[in-house]
Amino acid sequence: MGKEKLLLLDGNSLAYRAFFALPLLTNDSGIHTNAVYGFTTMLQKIVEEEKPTKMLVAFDAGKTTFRHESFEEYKGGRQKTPPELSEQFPYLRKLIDAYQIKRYEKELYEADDIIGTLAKQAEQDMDVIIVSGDKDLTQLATNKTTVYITRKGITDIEKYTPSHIEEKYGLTPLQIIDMKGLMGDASDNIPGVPGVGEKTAIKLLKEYGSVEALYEQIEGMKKSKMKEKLVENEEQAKLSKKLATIFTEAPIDISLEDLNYPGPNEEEVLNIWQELSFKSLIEKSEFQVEEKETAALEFEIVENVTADMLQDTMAIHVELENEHYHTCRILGFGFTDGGSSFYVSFENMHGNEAIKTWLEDETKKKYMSDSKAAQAILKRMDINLRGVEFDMLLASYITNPAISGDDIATLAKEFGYTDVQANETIYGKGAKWKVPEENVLAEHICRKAFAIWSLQPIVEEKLKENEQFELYYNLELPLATILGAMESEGVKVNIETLEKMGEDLLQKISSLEAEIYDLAGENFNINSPKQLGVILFEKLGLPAIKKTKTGYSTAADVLEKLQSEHQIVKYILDYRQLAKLQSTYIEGLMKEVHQEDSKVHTRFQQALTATGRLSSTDPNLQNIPIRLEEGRRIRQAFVPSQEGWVLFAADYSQIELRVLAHMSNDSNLVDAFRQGMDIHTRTAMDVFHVPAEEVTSNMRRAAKAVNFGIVYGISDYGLSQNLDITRKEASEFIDKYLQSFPGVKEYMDNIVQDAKLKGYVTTILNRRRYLPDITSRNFNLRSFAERTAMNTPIQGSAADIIKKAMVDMDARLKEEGLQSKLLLQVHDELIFEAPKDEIEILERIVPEVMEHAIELSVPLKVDFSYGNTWYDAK
DNA sequence: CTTTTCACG
DNA sequence: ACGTACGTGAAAAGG
Repeated sequence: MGKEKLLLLDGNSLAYRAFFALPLLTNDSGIHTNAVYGFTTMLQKIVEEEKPTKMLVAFDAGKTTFRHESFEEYKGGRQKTPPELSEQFPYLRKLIDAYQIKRYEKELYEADDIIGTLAKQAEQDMDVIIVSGDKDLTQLATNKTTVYITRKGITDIEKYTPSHIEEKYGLTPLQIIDMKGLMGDASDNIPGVPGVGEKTAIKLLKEYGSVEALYEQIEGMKKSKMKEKLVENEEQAKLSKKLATIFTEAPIDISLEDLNYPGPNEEEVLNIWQELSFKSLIEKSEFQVEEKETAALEFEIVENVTADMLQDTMAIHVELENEHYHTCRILGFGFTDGGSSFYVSFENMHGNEAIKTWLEDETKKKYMSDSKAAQAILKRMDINLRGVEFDMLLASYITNPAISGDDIATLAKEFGYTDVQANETIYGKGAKWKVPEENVLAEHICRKAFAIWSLQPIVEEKLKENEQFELYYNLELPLATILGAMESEGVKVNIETLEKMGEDLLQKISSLEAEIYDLAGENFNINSPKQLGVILFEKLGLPAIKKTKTGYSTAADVLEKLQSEHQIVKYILDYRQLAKLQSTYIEGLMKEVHQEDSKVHTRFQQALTATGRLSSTDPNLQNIPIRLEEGRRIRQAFVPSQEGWVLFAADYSQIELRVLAHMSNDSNLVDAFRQGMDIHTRTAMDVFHVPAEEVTSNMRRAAKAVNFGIVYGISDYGLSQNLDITRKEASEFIDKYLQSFPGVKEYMDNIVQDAKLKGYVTTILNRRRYLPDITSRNFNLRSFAERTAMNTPIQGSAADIIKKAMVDMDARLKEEGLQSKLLLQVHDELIFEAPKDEIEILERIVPEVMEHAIELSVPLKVDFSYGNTWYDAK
């Protein structure tokens, strides 16, 4: 047998050390991970360097130990373990188990005593290494036992051998105990002798050898303050020494043979790392996942699907080439009913009437994930998908909007299901992406369908438990169908209009460019903040107001303040504005227009935002310019798809403040909306204490900014930046606002309290957002979470309302038998296209439906208009 | 691939 | 004292 080596780790001490040494990290479900992360990096390093054959992690068992019998106050006055750390211990234990390292704790004994006892037992036969963050353990150092103490960080280690201790303190390891006895230890509440610190203790021990020897000879010590103290505290010194002594004969029921270390179960360790989002560790490590031991899945590759194979309820997955489902190819289909599973290639599915009939049959229930994508791509094959009964993407998003990614493997893992592989594993990524051979592809797709089938009851149960099933089933699921139809319908774009604007813009841009180069005295890339910074702040010597991580800030708010300093600034601001229009809205938009129908088909992300809003991509049609006239003209390029039709736009007025009025029940705010007042003017009246007719435009502007601030989770700094006033002034505005609207203040205080208690906030329809940072001791993280707690219920409830309005509106259009179509949603507005003869009826029903989507304690108000282009619908 | 800037609600 | 307004997506630069 080769040479044995035993590694003993002080679990509690190392976890504490890591926790305080590293910034608070969290994984995506909000669990703090820094202590586990630090422990892991330290463990990886030590195991690699020392290659131990036996290992053990010792933990403290409970609050009381045998030391409390002789000294009740032992470890008294300690701060209780922060919850951010407590929650990590279960994961730490799981991780240690995955490493296949023994862990041990024993009632009444501390980790130190377990380690001491085992070290003494082992050191006759083998080398022993002890790892801790606590210097007390250095008393265990011998010729065979080395004590590793972490310093700074967690992976940086100081090795205490007897000779190192001699060098450092001039003491033997056992004298460390005497030193502790004399000087005490604040962290363990060991008193020691008052007035004796490390220096004095060492000096005394060099002279006398030990606490006992010192007191035997104390008569002979010459008279001094020190001697008095020592005499006075003899009992305490001896007790302190006793407390500091690690007990090496603890009655432990674990033997050295039990400690053999076989090496980690790499797959389990990787799983835990995955769960905790230790991405860097996963990438760096050479751990291998064992050959997949996932339950075998039986599946068939079917060429001719017949009606009898298609059951009343099935999980089905449509595998796509990429996320651009309006343009990409289908790679194949997977079907399962939990019993048998089969794959059909795109070629074999295309033109199969049995499948088409089944997909279009409302009574055949489909369990899917991202059914909207399937709906859109099937629509291209002239198949109208109906009967989607379960959508895993939406369901998991509703349980927790922080769940990121749409890969079924990622979603499934959130619910503990791992029998499905990540797309990256099957296809590779980036340039190496490729479709595998059919057998592999077929299994992958069938596994996805099977995962959906298996998880459907679990995820629905979770939704019911959270009282979110309604929200999911009656709002998000029907909305997916509506959004899919909107996307497939698309919005017509007049390319010539865009081209013409582009030509004009290019001319203006190049003349601005020339002016700028002339004033700068050289050519440079105006689009590069780095180069621009050099020109403005070094060459031209303008004052640098704000800095970014990497250099000078050249953001618009900075440049605006510099306008009077140099005429180049105005040109740069104009250049920026036009360059943005040209690159993003002219060129960017033209790239997205489909040749076949001259339309853009955005994709609405329905399972992405933290608040419940939608987002829009490829192209983003939720940020088309409107605030400035030059940009607003881009909207002239968006037109109805048919001759004799118009674009009809309807938007909620002040929906977020109305939601706030409803949720806070502030009587002043509620009254203002019930009386139909201009809310910013009303706010100005209250904040500035003036009657309506004396509210100036500046007062109204300030009040409007305060209202925005309230919605965002106000801070004096944020408001001061927005209004360009001092923090003090901003703070005064806020105080006055909160005095005028005390119900709002109470609501804001309560929502933060509630979030701290529950760990999440909710919206009117019970949408949830978890806020793990709300209890952080990091000011920034906590403040951010507090503002989020204030903002999310407001923004999210507004999202609930307009989503409900979309569902209702869709039903109403069908009911009325109208041709008008919903095309877009832009957070608080809906855009339709309509034949002219339906305008009159839309003017009646759109506001009616939107205003009554959800009844609040204040009225909802909707404004609308229409025109021949989006620009004219104002 | 991250950073900065800027478009929207 | 700390250093921020809330929620998004796209383009361009520059590693």
